Amino acid sequence: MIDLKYIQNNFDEASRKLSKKGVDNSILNELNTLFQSLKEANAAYEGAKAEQNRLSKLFGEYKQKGLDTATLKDDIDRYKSELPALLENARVANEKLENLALIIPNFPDDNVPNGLSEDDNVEIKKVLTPKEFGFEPKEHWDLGVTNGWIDFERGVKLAKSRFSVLKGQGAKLERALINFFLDTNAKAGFEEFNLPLMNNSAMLLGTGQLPKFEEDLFKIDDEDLYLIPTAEVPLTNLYNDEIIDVNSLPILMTAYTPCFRKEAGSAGRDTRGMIRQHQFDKVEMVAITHPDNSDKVFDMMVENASNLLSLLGLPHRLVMLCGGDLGFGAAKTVDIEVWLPGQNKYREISSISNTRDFQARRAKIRYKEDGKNSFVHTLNGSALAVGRTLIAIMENYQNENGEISIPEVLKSYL
RNA sequence: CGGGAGAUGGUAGAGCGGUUGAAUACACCGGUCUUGAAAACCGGCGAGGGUAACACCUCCGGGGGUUCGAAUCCCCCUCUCCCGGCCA
Repeated sequence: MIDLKYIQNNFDEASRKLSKKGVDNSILNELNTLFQSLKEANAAYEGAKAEQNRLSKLFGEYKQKGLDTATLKDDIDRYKSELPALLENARVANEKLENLALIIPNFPDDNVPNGLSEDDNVEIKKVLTPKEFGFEPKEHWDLGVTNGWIDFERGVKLAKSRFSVLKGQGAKLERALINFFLDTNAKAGFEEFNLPLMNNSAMLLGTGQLPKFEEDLFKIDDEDLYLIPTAEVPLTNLYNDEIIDVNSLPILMTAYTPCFRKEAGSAGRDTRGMIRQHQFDKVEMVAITHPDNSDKVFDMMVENASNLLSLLGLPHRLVMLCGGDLGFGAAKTVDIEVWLPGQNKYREISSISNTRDFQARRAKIRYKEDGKNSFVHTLNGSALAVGRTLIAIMENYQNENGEISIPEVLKSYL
């Protein structure tokens, strides 16, 4: 959630920032109006309530002294009769404000490049050079089937389209990658977690998936539970509605979880192969930091994710997302794209974001410093998407005879 | 899924109709003492809104009710713990 007071006092600046994300400033005007009427409605209710409270105390004293309370009671009743309507006004005003405030995206940082789509993203650097194949490199769906690693048809039979089955060496490699990622993240200071794969609506609201993106979540019937779309949700919300001692910051966490997404907005995209599935494995990093420290931690997280690919010998590049391509809660995002020789392009394999205090404000995650409570910064990033890493290994390590070599660092995990 | 108990501040734990946002202990922060630390002693210490700062409003799991007044009484829901059944 964005800071409503900030918008009030810095309207032009706020408007300029949000326009980078394609948000019209009429919505900010509306927000300001709603905020103003909430304040008025609250003042009206609280004033009447204060008077009633005062008279009720007086009533107690009268009774104690044996005084007549008849006229006093008339006064109290008069205030009391006004209260329900005033309270209802305040409630409605608050509800209207909240409904709007919760669907406004985070402010992008000032150094985020302008642009509308991924075409305007800015490459930061390339790491490792794609190797030259002396033959035409195959795509992972061919390699997966010929090597007996992936069974697409039976995945669809078990569930539906966008589900697949890993087997044999493919399944083992998936598991090896998970362990390799978790171990390497631990060395970088991230504590490992094992988490509920279903979270309730309050948590999804905290990290920003709800209320705006409900259509991309799998919901459990008759329960206030959703399958998590990323471990970012449970990891970040571990501290939902908590106040953290400043001395325990930063908190660095990592977890492997399957992730579940309806992919509602991606009809027709990546329908072939294992790039975009309803269920996929991911190892995630989440950091909770002091505001002064989040940029440093962000760089460390990007470095860590990039390092995983380097250790695997996978060529990749770092890309700074432009305003229009930035996610709902992100102030700044660096994507890491891995080279896929079969597709002859770089594809996203990690996305590292600093949400600043956007999620903290929603999830009420604060830290206490010198007796004062303030919002933390929360960051998240994949390290890495496991299935896509497997794809990258298949395509980058394929041999002319169609077999696939194993990266050196993984051999001890198999 | 059946039977019982409970849900209060960072934790433990009082309060059971009025001036109680809440005793007490521990934790925590500041000070005295000390070469330093510990101990001891003194002081502070829930959260959100509101204000220039006060005032003021809200919160004792969530929602509703009774009352001039509710953490305290009544109803519903949720969750936790213990006992039993079922089951990895």
